[in-house]
Amino acid sequence: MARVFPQFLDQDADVVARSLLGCRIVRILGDEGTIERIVVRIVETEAYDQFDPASHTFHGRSERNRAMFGPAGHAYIYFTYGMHYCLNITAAAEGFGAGVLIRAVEPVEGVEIIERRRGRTGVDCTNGPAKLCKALDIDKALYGHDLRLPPLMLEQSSLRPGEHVAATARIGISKAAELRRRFLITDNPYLSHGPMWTEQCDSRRTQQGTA
DNA sequence: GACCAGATATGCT
DNA sequence: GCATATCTGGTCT
Repeated sequence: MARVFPQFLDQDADVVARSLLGCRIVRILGDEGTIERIVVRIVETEAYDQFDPASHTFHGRSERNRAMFGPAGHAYIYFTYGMHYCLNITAAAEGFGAGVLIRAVEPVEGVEIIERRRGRTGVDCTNGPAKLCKALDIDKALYGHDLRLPPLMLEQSSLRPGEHVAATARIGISKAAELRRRFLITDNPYLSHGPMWTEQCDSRRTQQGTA
């Protein structure tokens, strides 16, 4: 399994968002006595950049979003709604504010740790951006973290045979939601709104002639 | 499926 | 000072 290096990420955010599907996130928890390892696979992403009204970088650099203007392949973590953290992976050359929101992941290793952390079982553990942060113990402490290094690493991996990628409108935002910058592995049970929602969303857009 | 509360950092006026 | 937010979980229908 190969690491993801910055040059892989140092592209248009849409390209990166698509490329990240199927890649793995490795999270190391605990101290030397009790090391716990969680591995998940990315199944849903959304692209944002500073030309995008929905992006945190649209209004320029600030203390909150400085990581997004840094080099590619780092963690941009933000706190929202007073209680949730969400994880983005910075995706462009230094100085350009762009990133990819990780919306949903599929557990690969350490499922029991994830279920313990979430207090529930099944797809509900990681099928949302704040859910997966809670499952992987991701918070402000990892803000700006280089994803080539422990305790949070990104590893390149490809799609499985028979898997397909789709682009749909984005979710949960009030501006520029119509842009098809949400990328997902179709029919994956861990998608944040499930296959039915995606189908409905797609057919609605096709009817509008915006596909 | 629809609706709503939750609790706070951030940015705009 | 105030509105908003890349959301979730619980309740009600």
